[in-house]
Amino acid sequence: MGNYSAVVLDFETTGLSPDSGDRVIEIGAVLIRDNRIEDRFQSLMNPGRPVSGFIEEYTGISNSMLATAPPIATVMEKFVHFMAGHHLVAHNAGFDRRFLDAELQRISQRRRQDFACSLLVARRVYPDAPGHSLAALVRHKRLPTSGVHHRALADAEMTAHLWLGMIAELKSAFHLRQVPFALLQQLARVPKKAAPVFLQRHAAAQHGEAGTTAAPAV
DNA sequence: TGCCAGGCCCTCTTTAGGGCCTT
Repeated sequence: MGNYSAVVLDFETTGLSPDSGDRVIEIGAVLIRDNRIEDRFQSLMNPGRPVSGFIEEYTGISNSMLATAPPIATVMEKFVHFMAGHHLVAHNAGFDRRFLDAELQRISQRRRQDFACSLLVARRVYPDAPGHSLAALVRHKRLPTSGVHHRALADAEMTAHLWLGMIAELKSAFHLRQVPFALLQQLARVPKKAAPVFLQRHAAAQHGEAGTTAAPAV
């Protein structure tokens, strides 16, 4: 990766939509820098009301566990400091971004960092994977895993390994010296079919083979 | 009462529909 740090995060929630009143019940996050995990953040959060049986089953997080968890606001205040100054990454980032922004708004805070989506990048880096869910990619690429799924920190760690793996893959396949965060953000927005040409052009520019020796404007 | 997410991506597409992905 380039000379940047990123916080890879994952929320467990009461449902799919903060606009429908859903709240977060667990956050897991890892700070990655220089191709390794440097720090971790994890906490359950009490949403103030019972979660459904489906969520208890899906996450393994029970209402009794949440009853003794700290309030959401208390945890989010701490997470604001953890994520400060770092790019943000999540798998299907639109989901986590909506919940993060909704919870930050409740404590009168605002997100200032860019978000990047490992799902959108994976669809372009691994177009032939049998699926692009986090679990499918972990299996397909044999990424490090504790075997735990649908818990925030475990999912954040697997997403971090996926992210670092994709950076390594791009470096290797396109002989890139650096894979800046902005390049991955751009890649996620490029039409999927155009991704190979986009990456080849970027690699050529980075090697000064495109009539310029300047670094690509990413 | 009944509603009940949002966005990407493909295709039997663009005056649309449905699968995938997140909980």
